[in-house]
Amino acid sequence: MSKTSFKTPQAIRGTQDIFGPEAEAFAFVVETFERVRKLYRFRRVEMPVFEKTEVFSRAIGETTDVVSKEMYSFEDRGGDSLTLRPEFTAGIARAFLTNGWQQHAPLKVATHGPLFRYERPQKGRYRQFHQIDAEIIGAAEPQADVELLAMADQVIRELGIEDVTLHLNTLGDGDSREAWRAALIDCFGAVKGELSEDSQERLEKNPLRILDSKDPRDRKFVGDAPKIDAFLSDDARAFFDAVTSGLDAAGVKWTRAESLVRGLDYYRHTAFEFIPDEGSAAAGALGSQSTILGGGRYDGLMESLGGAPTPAVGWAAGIERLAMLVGEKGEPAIEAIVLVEHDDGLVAANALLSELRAGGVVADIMATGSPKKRYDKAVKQNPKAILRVNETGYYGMSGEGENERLAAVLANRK
RNA sequence: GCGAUCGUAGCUCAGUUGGUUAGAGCGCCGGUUUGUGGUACCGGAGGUCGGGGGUUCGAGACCCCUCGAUCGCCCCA
Repeated sequence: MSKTSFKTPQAIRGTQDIFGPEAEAFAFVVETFERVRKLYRFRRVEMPVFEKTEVFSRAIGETTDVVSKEMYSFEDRGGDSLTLRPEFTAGIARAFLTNGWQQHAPLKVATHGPLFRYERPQKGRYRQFHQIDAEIIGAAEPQADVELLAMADQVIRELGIEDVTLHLNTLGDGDSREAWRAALIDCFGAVKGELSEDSQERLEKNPLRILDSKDPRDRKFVGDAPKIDAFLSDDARAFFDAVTSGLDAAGVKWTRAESLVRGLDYYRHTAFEFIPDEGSAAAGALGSQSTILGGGRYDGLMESLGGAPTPAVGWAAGIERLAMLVGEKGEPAIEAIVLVEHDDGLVAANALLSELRAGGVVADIMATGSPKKRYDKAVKQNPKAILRVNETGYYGMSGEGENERLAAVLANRK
């Protein structure tokens, strides 16, 4: 490789090149999700990575941070404003409306892939990040919430992640939520001067957010703030009760989190996050980006996209964050290495290698470098068997790793 | 967008209050030894010390800017 006069371009900030054990952990998360979603009969969908900007600005809300300062938006060559998806839900809702997926309602769908948000990267937070996502669209019953949460719980358990708890709250229906919001503005507005600067701003933009502020100046008022329960309509309360009793019946452990709210405008009723328990290994591994799965009911979303009122619930989970918690996932063990001890045996070695792989044996070949050191290099990969090939062809095996597939291939050699 | 820490070989890191040709381990390549074997030893390649300015007789070390990483805030998965 000769030196060139220009510098190699760097990767984009906040993107990752995932390799080795981390890539295996990532794949493990996706594979587990795929397996579980089939058990629950969620159908696979593939969505575009970009949409018209208004899909997100209308669905998520113009005033949210996601829309106002975190989207990757650009004008395409035709002059349309497009945006790299910052989340899945808005695009899936758009697809539901534009493809006539109403005919499939209630529709259970699942997907996964990259999302983009212009944020400051830190632990568990990237500009291109990846989520697994599940949605139930066109189902108004609390049973849908229960099923969705049971699936989330099973995904996390099958990933082997422990000490994570479902934090559950209700935001009530539209009227409940508005009344609560007004009461919170009254409550916090009275002590505005004593709140943190951030919360003084939140008071106007998103007063619910003050409830989960970490600032001690805010925390002392949060305990006495009005609770959503006081504003719930009878229907909303009955809905939440049905969700919680359904979770109990499904064996999903949960805890009530009265100050849990959602940042995006479209949420109603059920809101939830799976969060590592304080002091647990998982909490330590994640740092401050502690939510590993979050979601809720978004009955108002379809209307914001110009569709008929359509109830829906969904969640998404960050694959990177989950992958940090699943532990080391080694790459698959190598079963056989074909060791070419003499270069004249290369053809025979390649024939053997093909037969091994066709026979389902995880195999590789060692044929380069100093002939005397090939064996050392092969041994370092810790294969179960080393198949020795010299100029006369295959002549013997070292190691104890013979298994049925390997034996069958050797027995059937041409 | 705000704050803090950091940026030396492919990787993990040394580098003393600024002072001759910038080092180690691992990895890589080659050799000797061994010879059904992950041994030991020897040698080699590989760095304009993230980039750009500045201070100085002299900067990897000090100052400024910039890019990036990490950890918080914010936000969120």
